[in-house]
Amino acid sequence: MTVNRRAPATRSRARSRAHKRRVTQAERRQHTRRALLDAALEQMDSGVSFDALSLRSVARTAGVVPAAFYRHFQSMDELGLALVDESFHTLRSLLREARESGLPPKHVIRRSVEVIVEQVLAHRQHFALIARARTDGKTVLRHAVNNEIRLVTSELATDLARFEAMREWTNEDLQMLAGLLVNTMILNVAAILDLPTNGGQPPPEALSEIVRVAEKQLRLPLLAVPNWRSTR
Amino acid sequence: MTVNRRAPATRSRARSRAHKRRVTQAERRQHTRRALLDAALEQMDSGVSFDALSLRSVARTAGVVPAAFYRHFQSMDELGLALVDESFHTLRSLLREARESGLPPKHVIRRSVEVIVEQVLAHRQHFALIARARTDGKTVLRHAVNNEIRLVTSELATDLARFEAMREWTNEDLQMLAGLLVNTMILNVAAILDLPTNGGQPPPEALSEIVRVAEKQLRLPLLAVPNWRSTR
DNA sequence: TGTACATCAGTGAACGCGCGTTCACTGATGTAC
DNA sequence: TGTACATCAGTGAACGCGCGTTCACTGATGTAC
Repeated sequence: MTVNRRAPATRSRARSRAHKRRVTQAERRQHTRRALLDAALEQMDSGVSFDALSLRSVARTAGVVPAAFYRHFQSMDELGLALVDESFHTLRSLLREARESGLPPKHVIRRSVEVIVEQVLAHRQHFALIARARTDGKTVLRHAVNNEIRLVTSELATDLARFEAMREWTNEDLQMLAGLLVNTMILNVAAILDLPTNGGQPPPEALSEIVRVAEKQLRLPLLAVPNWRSTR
Repeated sequence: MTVNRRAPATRSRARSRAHKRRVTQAERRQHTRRALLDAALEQMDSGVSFDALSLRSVARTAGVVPAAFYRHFQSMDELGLALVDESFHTLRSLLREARESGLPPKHVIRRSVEVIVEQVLAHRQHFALIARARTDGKTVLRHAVNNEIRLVTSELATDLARFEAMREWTNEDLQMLAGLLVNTMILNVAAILDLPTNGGQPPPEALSEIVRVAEKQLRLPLLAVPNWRSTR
């Protein structure tokens, strides 16, 4: 449970065995910081909203005394912003990867959904943070998350503009479609995260139903693209 | 600020003037209950998430001592559920009205969006509750809200089934489309509620931009309907 | 390599505060006669 | 209508609790010689 316990007995034993048991201050610092971030993610993943987290409970889960928290963050808000950064870093590398793989347009939806779901399951804590903080009470986090989502949406709009069928679309319409797609994915991801999780994984049949519906919800608006007259 | 203050001086003065200054217990009870519900709505409308509300602050805003809360609700959760009921009652009567007006299909989207936005502005507290509680921490409220949303979605699916172009659609596909439309509206409503509000009303140009985009986001998937091959 | 001092991550105790809940109470409304 | 008792919405004080924040501290790591 606790971290950084420096019980002399343990230390000297380890030292005599492994010959190098010295831990640099930077390592220890990094380790505790990580433990604090993970403690917050863990609690949010198990259903607590970010504003319901307390500094003390996070410190407790991280195995550290409350006062130690301040060596790493000025406040819970600061920790929250660090988590938002982390989470969107995960999301962005996912998107970059998907983009660079240069999918054949025909299967682009199915494959995208597959990749997203895979990543959501692998990093559910980060996605749960994004899904939760998007609408939660704390203004700071909410705005940070919504700004990031807006950026992601804009990037998707740029991608869409490259498709032949949307060459002539206005920027507003590209943003509109990108927004629709992003929103749809967000809510489906939220639905996945809301599934009961048996041993970390949601029941496969419920998951695949969401996936099937999500694919349709993305395909339907795209099917209308040839018929859309984009005007200002 | 305070409610139910029974300062003797005031009472006798009023009594001698108005001849009937007796208040029934039922009236007083109803009045306080309403004040508690309104206090919660007011705080949520000004950006506090439901789980961040405290029983004491709600009682305080209602002008009542904390212990009096228990004469009306067993817990904050119970109050929350009462609010969910109220809010969906508002939403349902809005939908019933929209349905009965029997809009010409051509303008159905524009008109629907108009009606919804109008209602959102008129009952922003109820919609803010729905938008917030949908993803907030407290499990009880979240599930209650999501169940109600699922019901509303199903009703919309039934409505869609009546359109000629969707006569042959599978139930899953009707639910899928209804879900897409409902989700889109929810997020656009949330965006409206997130606008800065100058004197209770959001800036009109920001509002009308959201409305314009929302209409397009609803029209686009519907445009694809004739091309959709609904199969199991 | 060894010593003496500096740095600094983490400790543990203390603080004042708002919280949810309880309790015996007060005094106006309700009711039976 | 008037009186005597019952009901009950709201009171105010008290409780124990977890919270965020502060502070002087400890002891391991870092560094200069």
